[in-house]
Amino acid sequence: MLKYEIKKNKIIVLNPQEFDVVQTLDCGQIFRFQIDKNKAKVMSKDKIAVLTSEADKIVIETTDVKYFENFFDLKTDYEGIKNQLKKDNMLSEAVEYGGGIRILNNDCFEMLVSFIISANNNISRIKKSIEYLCLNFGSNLGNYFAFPTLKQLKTATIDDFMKAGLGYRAPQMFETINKLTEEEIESLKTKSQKEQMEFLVSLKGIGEKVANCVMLFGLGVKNVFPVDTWINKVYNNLAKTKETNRAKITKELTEKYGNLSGYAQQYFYYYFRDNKIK
DNA sequence: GCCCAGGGATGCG
DNA sequence: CGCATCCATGGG
Repeated sequence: MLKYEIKKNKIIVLNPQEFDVVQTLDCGQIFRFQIDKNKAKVMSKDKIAVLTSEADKIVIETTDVKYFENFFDLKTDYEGIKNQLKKDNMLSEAVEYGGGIRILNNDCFEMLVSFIISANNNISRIKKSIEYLCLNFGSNLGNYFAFPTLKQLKTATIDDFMKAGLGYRAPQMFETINKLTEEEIESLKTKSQKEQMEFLVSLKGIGEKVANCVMLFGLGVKNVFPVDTWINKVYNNLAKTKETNRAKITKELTEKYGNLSGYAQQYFYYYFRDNKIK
């Protein structure tokens, strides 16, 4: 369990072996952050935190400590989760490698927009597109720009999304943004997992994988196992198969890992992506 | 110049 | 249903 103190404008994490800032930011679950040596800036919605990693502690400076306490999932016992997952032979090495990852509790709407952009795309391009949207449609908060609200993104045209580099996803984004309401996003949070999935995949640009990412990173649902190209490769590598039906892989892995699926998926993804195993 | 990226929509049988 | 094909764009 993580030990930390909450002060007025900072959180001090006292046993950082359970929390590696670089691993957590660099494992593909968030696109708005900057890392400079041992300092990191992290943006979520209209908020920002500055993290300083030292040998024996991590200092999180922010004006909204409650938001980032939840955002960095500080109350969850990752040691227990990792001990469970290490029992799986295929996962033990990946858990060891990415042992400092924490699954972020990010903003649902930000995740929805971000993961529509992520489809068949690479992370550096995804980051640039999102940055463009923040700069051109988000609020200027002085040192940084907020992620645009739904209302702000409704002012964007298809051509604006093209300029953001969305390519063929631009019309999909336009349609989804202009169909969505604030009420629908808010009510998503209290829906059942099945209802969340049904609603998300009814939107243009969202299929099962993107929906699973929105649920995992934006709705706190851990019983999902997003299958992207890397997970697909890992699966075939370990199972010695050539399966291309991702829905089938998703079902199998979700049933296998149950309520720890989201964690297991992140350890798999981070380990095999970094080690470039085919 | 080529392959690929945290896939989804569409059409065809 | 399952499966194949197409899709903008730039990183590596």
